[in-house]
Amino acid sequence: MDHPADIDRTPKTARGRRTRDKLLQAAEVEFGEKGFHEASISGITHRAGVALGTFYTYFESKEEIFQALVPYMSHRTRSWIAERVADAPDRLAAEERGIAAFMEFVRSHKGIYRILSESEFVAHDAFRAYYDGFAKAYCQNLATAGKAGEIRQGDYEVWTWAIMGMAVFLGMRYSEWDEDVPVDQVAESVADFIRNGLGPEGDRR
Amino acid sequence: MDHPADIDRTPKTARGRRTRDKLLQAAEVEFGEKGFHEASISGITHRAGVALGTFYTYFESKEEIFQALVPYMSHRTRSWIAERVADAPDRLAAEERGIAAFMEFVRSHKGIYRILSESEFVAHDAFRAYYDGFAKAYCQNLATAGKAGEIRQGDYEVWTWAIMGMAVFLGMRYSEWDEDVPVDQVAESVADFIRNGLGPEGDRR
DNA sequence: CAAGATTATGAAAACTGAATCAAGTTTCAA
DNA sequence: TTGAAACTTGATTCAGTTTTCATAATCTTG
Repeated sequence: MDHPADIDRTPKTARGRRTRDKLLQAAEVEFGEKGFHEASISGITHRAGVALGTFYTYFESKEEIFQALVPYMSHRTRSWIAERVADAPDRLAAEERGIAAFMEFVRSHKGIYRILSESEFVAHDAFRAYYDGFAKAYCQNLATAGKAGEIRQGDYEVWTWAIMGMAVFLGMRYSEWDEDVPVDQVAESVADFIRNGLGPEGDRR
Repeated sequence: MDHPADIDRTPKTARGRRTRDKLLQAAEVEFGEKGFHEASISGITHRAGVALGTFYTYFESKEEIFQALVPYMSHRTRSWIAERVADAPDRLAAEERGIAAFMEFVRSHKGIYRILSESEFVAHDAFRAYYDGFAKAYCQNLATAGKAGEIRQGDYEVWTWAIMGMAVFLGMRYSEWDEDVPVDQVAESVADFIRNGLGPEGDRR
C-alpha cells in the first residue's frame, strides 16, 4: 500500500476536472451500495466508464477518495435541512422541522447516509470534523434562542449533542430500517419530547 | 472467500473450548484496537498464541468471529448499566444514572464500544438485534413508569429511540473523543433535558 | 501547427491476506 | 493401554485486489 509519494494530483484542465468528478460520483454509488470494505477501485472506475489506471491520476487510494467524499456528502445533508428549516417561526418549530427533514433526507439518500455513518471508521477525521462543525452551528442556534427566551437556559453543548443523537437514531430506526411510520408523526413526538421533556405534567423542576 | 461449506465447528472437548475462548478474547482485542478492516486473522491467532490454521477449526471467516463477538459485548454493556441503575428511586433518576453508567462504560471499555458501533456495518443483523432488544426492554420501562405517573403519556417507542441516540452520541462526544468533562455533569444536563425539555419556563403545552 | 503538458489506457506485475491441507500431537473413552 | 477422534500446525496455495508503467491520445500555448 505504498504510493508514488505526494504527487500533485489536482486536475489542471477542464477534462481532468470532469473525469475526477465522474470518479467521485461513481464512488458515491459504489460505496453507498457496497460499503467501504466491499467496494473496489475497479468497481468505481467501471461505473465511471474510465480505465483502471485513470483512478491513480486523481487519487492515491480507496481511503483517499472516500475521504474526499465526506465533506461533499455532509454539505448536501446540511443544506437539505437548512432549506427546510429556514422559515420556521421559532427554535422549537425549527427542531421539529429539522428532525423531519433529516428523516426525509435519509429515506431519499440512503447511500449518502451510509457513507456518512461509515466514515466514523474509515475517515475518522472527516467524520469528526463534520459533527464538530454541525454541533458548533447548532449550539450557536440554541444560545441565540436562549437569549430570545424561546428556550430555557442550560448546557447548550450537551443538549446539542443529545439532539443530534436523537436525530441520527430516529433516522436509522424510522428511515433506514423501517419506513412505515410517517415522518411527520415521528417528528411530532420528538418535538413534544424536546419541548416538554418526560417529567409528569405540572411537575416541572 | 468460499469455505468448506457448513461444517460443524463446535468444540467437542475442554481443550477445544479453551482454544475457541482464547480466539474470541484475542479477537476482542484485535478488533477493538484496529477495527474490522485493519484487523487480520493472523493478528488474532498471533495474539491468541495459536497457529493460523487453528482459526478455521472454530470459525469460518473474519465476519463470523466478529459476529460471534457482538452478543457477548452487548450483554456486557447492558449488565454494566443494569447494575448501576437497579436501585434508582424512579424512572427519571434511572435515566440520569443510565446515561452516566453508559458513559463510564465507554470510557473504560473503548474496544467493546468500538466493536458494537462498527457492527452496524460488519454484522448488521447482530447490531440490529442488539438495539431492537435493548429498545424493547427500554420501551417497556417507560410504559410502566407512565402507568405509575412517573412520566407523561406519549409515544414511548419514539422516545426510547431518541434517548438511546442521546446516550450513544454523548458517549461518543464526552467519553470517546474527550474525557475532560466529568460524566456526572453531562448526565445531569441530559437528565434535566429529559425531565423538562427545552421549552421556556412556565410555558409547557 | 509544433511542441510541451496533461490526461487516458489496460495489460502485467506486485501484493495482500484469506483459506487449505497433509502431517503431527493430544485427549479420552473403552 | 490403545486407537480413533479431536485438535494443532504453518508453509503453501489461491483469488482477488491494488498499483505501476509504457504507450497513446488529447489538449494548450506560443
